[in-house]
Amino acid sequence: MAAATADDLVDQLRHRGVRITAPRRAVVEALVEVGSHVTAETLHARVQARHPDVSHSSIYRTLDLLTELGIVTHVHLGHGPAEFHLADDEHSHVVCNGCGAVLEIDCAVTDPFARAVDDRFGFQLDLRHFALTGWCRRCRPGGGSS
Amino acid sequence: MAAATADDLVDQLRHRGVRITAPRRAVVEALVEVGSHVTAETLHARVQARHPDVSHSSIYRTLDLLTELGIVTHVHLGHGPAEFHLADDEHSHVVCNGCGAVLEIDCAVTDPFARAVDDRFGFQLDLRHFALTGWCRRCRPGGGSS
DNA sequence: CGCGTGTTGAGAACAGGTTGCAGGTGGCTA
DNA sequence: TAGCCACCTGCAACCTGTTCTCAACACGCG
Repeated sequence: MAAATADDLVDQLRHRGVRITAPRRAVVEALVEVGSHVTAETLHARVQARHPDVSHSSIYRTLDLLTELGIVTHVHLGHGPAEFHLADDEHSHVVCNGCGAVLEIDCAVTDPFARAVDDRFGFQLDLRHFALTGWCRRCRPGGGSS
Repeated sequence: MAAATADDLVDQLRHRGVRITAPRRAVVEALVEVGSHVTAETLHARVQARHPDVSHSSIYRTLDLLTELGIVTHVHLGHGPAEFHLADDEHSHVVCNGCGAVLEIDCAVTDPFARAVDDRFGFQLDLRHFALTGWCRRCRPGGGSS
């Protein structure tokens, strides 16, 4: 687990030939601060709190850049907007259709399934990019029967 | 496998107290015709081929109604728009991030995984509403290593 | 410090989807 | 068969999330 600081990441960017600008630094800092997934909008708000001039297109462009470099990934949690997070955190997400609760599940749980699909269909699942959906204990219909 | 005809479905609607109108009938007919999943836009095009006056809001409203009645469900295949299909066809979808190919996989394959998640987290997965994504044999990166 | 190129901000464009409204129509009733 | 009214429709405006355009700006090499 890397748990890189914002400075580490900015250094890494610089060494890879990426020009360091205020918006980019701000986005990286905000991502490190939140630690888990955020929407572009939330990230924008956080960045603007300190850098009011940063536009939302810069947020998207920077996230795009960081994604290309493998530093950031995004996940789609159900119907809402995409959520971005640092790429050093490898797990799948499960979202409750009822209350919206998000459960993070480890690859250990999903791996056997992914392997089964690979064996049977030659298809390599990526269960991290799209959340799985369903019903949590409290919201599930019926309560277990049905 | 029901394989209901459009007339069957329209009758079913009428008996459930739903007013039968030209747009509604047209949507049901188009859904039965295509047999598999379609986007709202494609459905709109098909319906308009015979009923040029039907607006896209009627398509969405009718799909919404049919969804509420359990006759139609929709599935999100990756980043694109939602795809609708008759609800009598219960399987999960797997979409290739590379070529967009869609694989339909049977519940038999997904059930053990769903059960594992339920046992461990008390979370009842619904793997039919959102497609799983990944890489098909041809598009997978590397080819099996990595 | 000066310059060139990559980056930025502002806002418009875009895509998918939803909603409000005024007028039209299905199907019950007589 | 005609009349009525609640429900349904078409239209167009709206909304959200994301991408694009373009002139102005600023990073960082020399």
